[in-house]
Amino acid sequence: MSAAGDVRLYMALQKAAHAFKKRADAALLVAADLTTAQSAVLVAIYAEEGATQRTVALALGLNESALTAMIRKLINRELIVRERSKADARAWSLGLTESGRKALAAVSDPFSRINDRIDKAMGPSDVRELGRLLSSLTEALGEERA
Amino acid sequence: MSAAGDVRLYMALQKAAHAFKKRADAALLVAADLTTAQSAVLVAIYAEEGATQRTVALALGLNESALTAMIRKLINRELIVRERSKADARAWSLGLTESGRKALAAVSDPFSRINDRIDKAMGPSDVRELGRLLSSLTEALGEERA
DNA sequence: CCTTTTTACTTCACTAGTGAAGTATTATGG
DNA sequence: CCATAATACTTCACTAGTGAAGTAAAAAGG
Repeated sequence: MSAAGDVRLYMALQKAAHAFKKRADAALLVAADLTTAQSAVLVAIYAEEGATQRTVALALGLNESALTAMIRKLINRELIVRERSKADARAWSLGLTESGRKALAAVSDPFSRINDRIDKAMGPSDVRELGRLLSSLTEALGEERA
Repeated sequence: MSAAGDVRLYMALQKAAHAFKKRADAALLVAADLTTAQSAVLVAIYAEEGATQRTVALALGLNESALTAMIRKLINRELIVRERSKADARAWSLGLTESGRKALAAVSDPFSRINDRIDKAMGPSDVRELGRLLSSLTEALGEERA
């Protein structure tokens, strides 16, 4: 019967992630007409010169088939462009359009609002600590099977 | 351009949650032929005498339409049963079947294995601290709009 | 009592992810 | 060189969530 106990950290993590996503999605829809998932892709492309679908997938911890669909939507909405990589004819080289850059800029504001709320509720040192522990958890989960 | 900065805590949280889910889903599929989402519902029903779809949705932070689909699948797999609540003819009273109890029992083991791995990588005090901070974050996100 | 409102659940169209299997293209080792 | 393996992406069927709109039962207030 210890299932409930063994599952506690997992549940706490999923519930927090889900709650944050729900709130952020609602705020982003209003502020930038984007979902959080779409924003994450834009951020990743912005952050990496010469991003490909593979590198974005790696950065976000997704598999490549998730990117295929996501990238198609973002191209249809004219937020990004892609062209065949000059170095590798299998890969796509991704970039933001002007609209993409604008949309990305509009993401900042709603997120700072949510972050402010969290800072106020938890205190900034706990927030930093949480960030640190989450990275360390991701790292612990990411390595190869024991 | 501060989008990347404002989004960091959010990204760290989503990435950790996603990585944990991916690992746990793979382990549970082998050990119990369940997904983590299905296990979560079983745990919630196990934990609450007289659970209804509404109370399970609340416990997991989901909305009720998510439960409708989930519950249907679990009934089809004969892991749970439901009957109209005696107190309220709109509500369903949920319970585990014998198979459901067995499946739930099989969930414990793969989760402890993952938890051990995390304990080893992060240290148990950091794990406890992480649990505490996640609950506090969920609470911060849960209240009504500022 | 009998409207009106709230509640518990359902359905629908949608977003976003998974893993497996397939297609090109590139890299590698005789 | 050239067969073989690895890589970058795509497609497919699937799980799991959302919010809006609907139904039926329960609660609340004249």
